[in-house]
Amino acid sequence: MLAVVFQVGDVTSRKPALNVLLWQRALDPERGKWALPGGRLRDDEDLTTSVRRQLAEKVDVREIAHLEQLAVFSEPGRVPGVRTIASTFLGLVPSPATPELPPDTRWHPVNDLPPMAFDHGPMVAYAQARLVAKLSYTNIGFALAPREFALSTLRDIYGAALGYQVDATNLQRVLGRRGVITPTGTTAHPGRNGGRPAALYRFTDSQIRVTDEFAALRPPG
Amino acid sequence: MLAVVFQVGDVTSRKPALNVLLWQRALDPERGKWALPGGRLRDDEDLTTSVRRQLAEKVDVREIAHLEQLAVFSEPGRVPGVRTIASTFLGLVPSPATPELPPDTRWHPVNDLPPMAFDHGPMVAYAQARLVAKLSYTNIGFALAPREFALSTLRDIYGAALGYQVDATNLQRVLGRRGVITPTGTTAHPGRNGGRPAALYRFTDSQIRVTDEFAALRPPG
DNA sequence: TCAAAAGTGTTCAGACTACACCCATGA
DNA sequence: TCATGGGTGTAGTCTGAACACTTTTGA
Repeated sequence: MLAVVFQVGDVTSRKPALNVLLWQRALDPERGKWALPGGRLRDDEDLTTSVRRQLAEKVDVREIAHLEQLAVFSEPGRVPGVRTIASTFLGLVPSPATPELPPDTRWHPVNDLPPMAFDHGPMVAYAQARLVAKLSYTNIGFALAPREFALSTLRDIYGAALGYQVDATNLQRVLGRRGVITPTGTTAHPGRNGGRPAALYRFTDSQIRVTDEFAALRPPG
Repeated sequence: MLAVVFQVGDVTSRKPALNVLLWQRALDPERGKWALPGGRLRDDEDLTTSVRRQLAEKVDVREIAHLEQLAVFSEPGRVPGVRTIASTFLGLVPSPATPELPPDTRWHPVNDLPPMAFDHGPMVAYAQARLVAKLSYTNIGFALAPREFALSTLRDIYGAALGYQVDATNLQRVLGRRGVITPTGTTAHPGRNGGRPAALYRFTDSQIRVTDEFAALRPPG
């Protein structure tokens, strides 16, 4: 099992980035290269339990707001030595939680990845593609955002995860209409430059939910 | 590995049904119940190759127009005896190809499944949900339809796979606008009841392709 | 009073559904 | 010429992108 764990970093600054959790290999093969966290499955646990257990060594498990299966990588020669099959997972950690990391482990921006071990590079790319797609038709943003947030913050989070800037106006309307976000009624304090105080929102659910199931060919009625 | 292989049966009649390929277990455990085709992975093949090899015993491999990974089922107690992990696949066979089947193997309508072995029932349900979703945002219909077809036939195929009737008019326009289907220029002969001859179409590609990537939050421009 | 940030209003285009209407064929 | 099945026209709704404009704050 291998997990691609994402978090949006630097939410308060103006240039947030989508980061992925990697650890640096101390031993051959691929010494010095960066790898996804993971490990072997035990006989008494299922895959999801196993991934959560493996990640507990890297990040606080309670901070993983969403975890789902991605693809299985099974090419016979994908790693040297005994034949190994990798079942990959997508994990999401909300901002701004910054759990303590072991010394060999770091967050890396997905737009500037270090040399990656084995076939872990394509796995990160696959995971991001899946995240991008799900941002547009599910409420999966709940797993990246703080509990309460201003719309401009959410705009930056979506922008980092999608890889392009989105309009806060339309984000509010799309997510509002679908019932994905709810206003809390409270407002944030403006920064030192002034500006109108921002209304705060939260995600309505903290479980993934498909909000826009059919692009076309939806059932009649 | 286990494969959920679908085909739409009775395309020429007026009530086509979505069928799944099952074989009946002759031995305990679960003797007499119906199971998905599959088998064990060899050390020198990847999962896709393995699934194709396993299915060759059941259906002609050339008839599998599409094959993709689904989920991994890994609960420790999902089958009795030694712990087994099932990686499931979705396979699609075009109509009206009707390959010869071994005596223990049959097509069963998904709406009227026999008693299923182990956890294979939920696997079929999961596969159909994925198929339904992909019909609306990809060109995956190519793997269920004949090479050339009238729109009313395609309407029945989509209806069987989706579980509800669709409008042939709008199907034509949606798939036409997206470039999924192309008119061949030829027409079919009317049946004995008369009626205007139907124009024939074919799918433009025979490889899966996402046609409607973003439900919302698409990139600017 | 001005700049900055947030929020609202408005317009526009595209996609999809539903349904009425027209066309071509066999008996 | 009529029943049958196929195809086209069209209206109407909904969604979302873009962008101008207004509101609320700190300095």
